[in-house]
Amino acid sequence: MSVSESNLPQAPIPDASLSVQTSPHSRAKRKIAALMDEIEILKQDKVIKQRKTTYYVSQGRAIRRIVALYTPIEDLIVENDRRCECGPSGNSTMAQDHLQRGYIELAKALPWLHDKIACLDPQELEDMFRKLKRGADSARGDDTATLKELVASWVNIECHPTTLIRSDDKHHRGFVSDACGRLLCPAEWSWEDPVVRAGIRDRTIAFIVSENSWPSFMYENYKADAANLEHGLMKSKLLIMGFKAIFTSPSSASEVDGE
DNA sequence: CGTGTTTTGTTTACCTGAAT
DNA sequence: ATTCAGGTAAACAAAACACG
Repeated sequence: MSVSESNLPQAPIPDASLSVQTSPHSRAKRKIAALMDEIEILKQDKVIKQRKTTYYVSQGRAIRRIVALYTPIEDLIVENDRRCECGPSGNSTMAQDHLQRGYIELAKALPWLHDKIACLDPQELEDMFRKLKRGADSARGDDTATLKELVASWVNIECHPTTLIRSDDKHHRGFVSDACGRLLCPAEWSWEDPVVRAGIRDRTIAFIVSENSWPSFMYENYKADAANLEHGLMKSKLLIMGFKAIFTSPSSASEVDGE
């Protein structure tokens, strides 16, 4: 740093005998003290700066968990504005109702947001949304990353697959794996049936897996009652473990036992 | 033997930066 | 846009320690 260089004794000193000698040790000590102070000041500046830029990011983290998994935040605001314009009598589609519920949750989660929208100018608002979104998406990324490892180990323990699932590699999962396939198989089909299994793996028209059916892993004991498809739904151990891993903590998931 | 205190270790949330 | 590796700090619990 410049401090150390400028304080170094220069070669052409007019009269060296006039300077009062201090011990190198005490000089070094003072220099260290000065540098320490400097570090403190720099640290404080940095913290303050970071807090400002980080505030919205950290506030945004919860959004994907408790408001909406994918919907852009702006869309929620826009829908709320639309409602205000049209009034409560204005009719709306199911999708719009869905957005509005999202907005209400968002307002609950971030109570300060409403005022901010009113008082910030468009430039600042855009900046705020960008940060909220960054926090929201990176939190989701963290969740999927931890779940990627955890789910693999859970399935290994729960289902004892013949070839264990690697926790660091998502290849060889899904329908190619027998254990995963059984869990992912739509509830109304039987994974035991070789025709079903082959049909799903080959993506035969009759066995296209879609979002219209619940996978087996969402049911209690991973088995659905064909006569009553709602029985035991959402009661599976894996599902609860996943929930706890995200909403309480990763390690709390191991305590799940018929909750 | 308690009983406070320090050290050490673990877990978790959060951030950064880079690759894809 | 998503995924990934890595790293930091806070919070907490457990272990080790000194001391009357």
